[in-house]
Amino acid sequence: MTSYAFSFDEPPYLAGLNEAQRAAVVSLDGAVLLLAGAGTGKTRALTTRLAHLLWSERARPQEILAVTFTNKAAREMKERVAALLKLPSVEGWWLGTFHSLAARILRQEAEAVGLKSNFTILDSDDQLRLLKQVMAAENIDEKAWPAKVLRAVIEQWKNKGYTPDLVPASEVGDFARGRSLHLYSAYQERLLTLNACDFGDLLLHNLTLFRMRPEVAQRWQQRFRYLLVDEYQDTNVAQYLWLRLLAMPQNNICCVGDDDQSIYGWRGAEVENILRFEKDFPDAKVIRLERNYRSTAAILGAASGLIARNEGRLGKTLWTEGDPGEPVRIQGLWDGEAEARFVGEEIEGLQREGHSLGEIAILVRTGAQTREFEERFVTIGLPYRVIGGPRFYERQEVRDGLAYLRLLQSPDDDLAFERICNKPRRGLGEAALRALHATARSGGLSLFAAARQLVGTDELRAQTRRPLKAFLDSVDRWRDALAATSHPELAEIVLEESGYLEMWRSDRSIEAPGRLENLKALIEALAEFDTLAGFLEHVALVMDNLEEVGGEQVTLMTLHGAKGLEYDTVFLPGWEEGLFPNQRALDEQGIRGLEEERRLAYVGLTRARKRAIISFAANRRLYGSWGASLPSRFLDEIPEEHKRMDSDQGLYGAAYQAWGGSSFGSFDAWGETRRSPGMERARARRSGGSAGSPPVIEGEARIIESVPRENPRYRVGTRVFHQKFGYGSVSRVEGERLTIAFDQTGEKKVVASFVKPAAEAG
DNA sequence: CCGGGGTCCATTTTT
DNA sequence: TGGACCCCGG
Repeated sequence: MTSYAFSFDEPPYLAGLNEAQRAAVVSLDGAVLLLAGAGTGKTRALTTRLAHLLWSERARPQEILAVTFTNKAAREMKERVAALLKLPSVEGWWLGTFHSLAARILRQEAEAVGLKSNFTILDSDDQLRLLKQVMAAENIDEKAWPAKVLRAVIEQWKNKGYTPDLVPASEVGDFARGRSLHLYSAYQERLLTLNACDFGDLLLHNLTLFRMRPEVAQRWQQRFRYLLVDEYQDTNVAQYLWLRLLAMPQNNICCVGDDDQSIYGWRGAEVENILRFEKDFPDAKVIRLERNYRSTAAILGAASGLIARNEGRLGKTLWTEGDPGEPVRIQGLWDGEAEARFVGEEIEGLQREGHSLGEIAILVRTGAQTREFEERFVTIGLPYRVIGGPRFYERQEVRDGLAYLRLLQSPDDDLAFERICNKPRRGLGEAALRALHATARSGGLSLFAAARQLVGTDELRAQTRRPLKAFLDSVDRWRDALAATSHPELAEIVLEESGYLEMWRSDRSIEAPGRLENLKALIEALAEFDTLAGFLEHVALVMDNLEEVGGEQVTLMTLHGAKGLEYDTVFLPGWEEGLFPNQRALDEQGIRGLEEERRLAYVGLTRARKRAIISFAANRRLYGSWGASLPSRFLDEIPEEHKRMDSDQGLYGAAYQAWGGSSFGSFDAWGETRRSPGMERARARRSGGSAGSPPVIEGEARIIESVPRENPRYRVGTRVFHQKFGYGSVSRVEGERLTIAFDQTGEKKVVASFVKPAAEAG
């Protein structure tokens, strides 16, 4: 402790930090790379560092730029900094995601890149629609060259910091016979005309701005005296360039990251950014946080042994003084269904021992894997939630609602106009839209302006003109009301008077009630902002999914989604060659892909505090057809002393031996011999049979026998509603276990607590 | 304007 | 296997 600046009069907030963490907090000058392994108190070090900058009076809040990747991370950092500093909030500080910070800068400098300060931020859906228009204008067959592919191409370019004039010839593929670059230019022009940006542009325009206008760059460089960057291993080239430009010339930049947790290479992240740090910043100080406060020694040992197989790491050795813990369990099963059953039973066992379901997570490689677990959990009545799926603002109804609001804010927002001019149906079909486009193009007008012009002529037939006029009048009326009405109130009026809410109210589909809920949430969210413009910015950049009501539920999600989270118990199913490591990653990226998969495995394991249970299935149905699968090579790479293997019998017969079990040496002995006493007990409990017998296909019959045959609430024929499956009627009752014929999805077994009588569903 | 039926496809995801 | 998407018929 004597080696640091505060040895004599140490600020109280350094108490409780270990030596490396202190170094991370107090090394303020120049570039610092903080290599923070999983669970090493990274966030604490980071937030304390930020506080230290202020308390030591090295910087004022407005002089610090703190960057994260996700809104969630930004929110968490804001909360922790505020708590540490005992401030009610840190609103207005330069603490946010790359995109929100870049947008904030861009709003102030918009003119320099040909935008107006109130530019619209398009999401990927708008982007796609715009690209389709651009392609149509260039007569490119969307069948042969899907707009989505072009979107991906452009996104990659933007990730690398290429404006159209900077794309190297070598990077132009054969999309649309080499016309992709031209399309990119045309798209960018179109965006400027619309006064709009896509996500990539936020960074890209910043780069252009700083390159073309050194004096502007200098102003921002002087402003931000200290930079803090989280998850540095995830930065792409554009983000890297942006940071470097802003950090110059003092390079007071602290980047926090973990090369072993770089799992987003496929989306443009460059691990090289972190590997190269010391070359980029020659005087950089590298600090390693290696003491882990999260996991047991066994879990750390397993994860460390695994990740040690990767080449080209900066290298860290995680250690803990905590509990040695139990070895990581590895369970082999017959097929995916058996695996889901196994996990379900293990969870029920944990539950009986008093563990909270909120402390259990199942982390899968691909989203599709959740399905088997969901079906099983629905059957046994285990509460669960799936993290993932479309974000709040990506939902159709939310985007429609937003389009109405955008149209009020900026009448010339053609994408918004197009989206909702016929939603609900007003008789403004394709033909009407085509006429509008023609007029708009010839007159250089927005669609809204073109529409206004057209309703004054007899070019459109009355049948079209009438509803169009009514629509325009409504929009005008709402816009006039903007000044006098609070915006949440106005939003409600708009959605009501437009008939949009009614459209969903009269929709009988399963999703309709949820959509109305989302619209309600949208309006509520609106109330939290002073202005409509402020709200629209928030939605485009910041709005997350509504968090499902937490509590007593098991969490199901992808390994990617789990980064940054931790649970007492983590299940890691599907560790099979082809699935994990994923075949496609291997095919497309070779060793690079394999290493990223391995890092993903590392991330998965290190999410666990107390226990990690890996499983694999010998048979798995993929795309409808059955296939035999082999245990993942990663299983073999976990050191012997940190794993304990168990397997249902007969998973691999002669075929497997013949294939050459030797390359997975440790699996030779799989089967009967490696079972621990604990596993025998677990097995006996599960199968209800003798320890040595093959697994019985579930004691379903037993369970059914043990419960009453009637249910006071449900009888055969009762109409019920289920959150996931919608409406259906009960076809069989066995106490709490109902068989229900769902209108949409057919018969399923469901526990009664998962449904309610249709009459109560509204 | 809807839905039925055929076709094609099939990691990972943020902003 | 199942979903997303498109086309066509009523």
